[in-house]
Amino acid sequence: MSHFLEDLNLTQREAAMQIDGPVMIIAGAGSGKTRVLTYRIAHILNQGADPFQILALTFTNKAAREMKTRIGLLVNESYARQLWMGTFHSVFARILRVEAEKIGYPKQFTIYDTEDSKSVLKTIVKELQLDDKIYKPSLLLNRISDAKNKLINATQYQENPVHLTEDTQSKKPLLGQIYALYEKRNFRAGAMDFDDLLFQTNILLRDNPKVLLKYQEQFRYILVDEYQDTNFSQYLIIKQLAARFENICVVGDDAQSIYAFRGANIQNILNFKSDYPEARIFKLEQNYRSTVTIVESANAVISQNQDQLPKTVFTKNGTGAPILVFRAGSDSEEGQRIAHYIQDRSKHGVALHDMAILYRTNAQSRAFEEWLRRLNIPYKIYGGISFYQRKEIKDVLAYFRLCINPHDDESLKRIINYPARGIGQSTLDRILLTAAEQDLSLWTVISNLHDFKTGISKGIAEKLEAFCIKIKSYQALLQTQNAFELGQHIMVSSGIIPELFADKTIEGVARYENVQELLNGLKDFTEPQNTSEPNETETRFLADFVQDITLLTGTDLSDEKDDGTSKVSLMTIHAAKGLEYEFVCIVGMEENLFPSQLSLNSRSDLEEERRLFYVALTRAKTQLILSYAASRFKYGTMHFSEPSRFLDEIPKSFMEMALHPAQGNVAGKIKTTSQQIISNEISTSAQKKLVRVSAHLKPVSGTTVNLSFNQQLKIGDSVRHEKFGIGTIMHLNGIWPDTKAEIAFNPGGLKTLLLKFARLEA
DNA sequence: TGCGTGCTGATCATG
DNA sequence: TCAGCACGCA
Repeated sequence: MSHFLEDLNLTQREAAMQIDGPVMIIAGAGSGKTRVLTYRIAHILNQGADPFQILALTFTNKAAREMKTRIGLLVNESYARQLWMGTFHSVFARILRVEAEKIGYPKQFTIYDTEDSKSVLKTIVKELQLDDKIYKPSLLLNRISDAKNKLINATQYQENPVHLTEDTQSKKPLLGQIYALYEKRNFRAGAMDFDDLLFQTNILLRDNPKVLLKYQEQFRYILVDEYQDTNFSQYLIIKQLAARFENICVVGDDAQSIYAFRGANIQNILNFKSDYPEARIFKLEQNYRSTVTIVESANAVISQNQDQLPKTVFTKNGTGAPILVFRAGSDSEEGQRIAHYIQDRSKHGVALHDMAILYRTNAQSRAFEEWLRRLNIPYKIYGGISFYQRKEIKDVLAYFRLCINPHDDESLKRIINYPARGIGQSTLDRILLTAAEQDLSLWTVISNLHDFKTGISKGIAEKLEAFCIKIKSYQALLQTQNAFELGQHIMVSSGIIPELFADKTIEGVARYENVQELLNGLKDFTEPQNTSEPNETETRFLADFVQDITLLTGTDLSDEKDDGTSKVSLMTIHAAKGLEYEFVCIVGMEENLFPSQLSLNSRSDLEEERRLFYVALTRAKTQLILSYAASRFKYGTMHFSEPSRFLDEIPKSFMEMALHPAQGNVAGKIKTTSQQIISNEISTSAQKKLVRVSAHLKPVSGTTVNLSFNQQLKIGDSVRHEKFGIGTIMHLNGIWPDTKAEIAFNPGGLKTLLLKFARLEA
């Protein structure tokens, strides 16, 4: 037995040692799942398996990296590096690169990200002259993605009348045709979207028995993490690959299934036993992470769900502190209170990196960012848009991509007139039209322009030719120059770097810096400083750099820039999956936000929200804060909200209502410029004070009884307006006589009125 | 052709 | 609120 297995408890050890035959591990939150997986892999290696015989699929790149590091510590690093470990998308992209030609794709196929995919759809909708208000690219993509994840291709989609009926009901009868065109265009462009990476892997394995056999033989041991989040397409890949040896180990927790919205099928985990009747099942139920308060609260919440595998998560840890519940009047006040609380905890010795703020939607981060910045508390936002999705980065990458795969229409469209070279929309439209008519890529059209009747003038034809020559000159260097040399050459000679350098606005400078950052990344890639593999002297080319860059996500690169200071983490709950913190603030605990309004229609959607809440709760080790706001800005207008139903699902004995903190020095933080403007961000309490103070200081001018009454108004007061009726004052901005009030009238909604003119009565 | 402006409609989570 | 867009002008 491998000596390190002694670190595990009995069930964990059994699960790690059972390396032959199908195994399912149901791992409750905080039960040491990653530990079992890493030890299991290390154990398999110790039993003499080669690392390349092990296929380990994780949900995120980060999880794969962490696991590799930990395995490296248990066995040895070079072994860990040779494992086939990564996300479904990255592992199968790697296999598809090798086998692409067997399914008719070029080896250097492009991976389209969501933005590219939507753009393809947009072009198709425009070509078909359909209304893009009805045929919205994002909806179309969702529908196509659903189909692909169920392995339904465009032909099958069109042949099944059920789809047509559904699409007709949603006023999109042509969806099938659009799907077919989308498939065709992507294929012609030598491009795969995210779902294709799985779909085409299925096709590859289905149609090429020899290839299937090769990988079945190679992957003697298969492990799948987060099995509850796999979709049908992923499920079938695994099933096929595992068919030879059936040494398959899946790990998951049905209670943490939070990706049904994008096709994850919880049935995969529920049906494992019928797929592999001789499967051994292990349940990890002891939670090592959290206090009794947290574990029991989470259990109470999840018990409200009907669909679940029976299990009892327990802990031997102490009771711990009660869950604190914060109520705030507004979203801004919520930010203020949480930020102050974090500041207070930090002063009492809790490290900032041990604290996290979790929210349902990315848009909620703003109030917290503002207040953390105001209190000089360092923070770090995870997720959001990835470095590689920034416009300026995508522009550069489009040049790279086009050189490597000239039929990549999306890249070509991006850069054909960037930097501006006088090739405008009407020219592009002519090219698009010709390409569609002849069923050719844009590149084929513009590089053989004289073969087509496009109606493009001679002058513009010359510009197009110059563009082609430029791209061809880059292509000629793909095999001779290394990634950094060629990348730099392209960035400079294409005119991108000069153009960005010339822009001295704040955003322009940031864009320039980002492109420089990309260049640094290229340099690191070309000359790896990692000396652990000294014999790796192969030249790294641009194609190697570009190939799977699309698969990196927001969190994957941002770690690099970390300066080492302790920071509070801000992220969505989805992004927090798999992480843990001492202190966790779950914010925005309101009806229609969490649970989301869109989840209220069906029980299964609501149950997914509840599982999401379960995930959020179980991130905390010692202390949980839950907060909600009575009102919140949404799309620029104020909305009132009720506390979330989930709050009621936690036993009262575990919760404590936090008192409103002393509000002493808030006013001191207000800017004292000569023209004192009260900004929106200042808490309502501070506003109340200031408005009252200013009302006393300023002499009443142009007095009527009505005006002086208006001067005395404060937030929360109820007033009557002769036209709008009765309303409540929500916000006051500016100093008399320029004070504006936002008043919520019922009915009538929110109005902003200048108080000196508004005829208000008590 | 390229830009500033004002309107509109949207957003739940992600590889 | 904010981004994406259709418009109108130089």
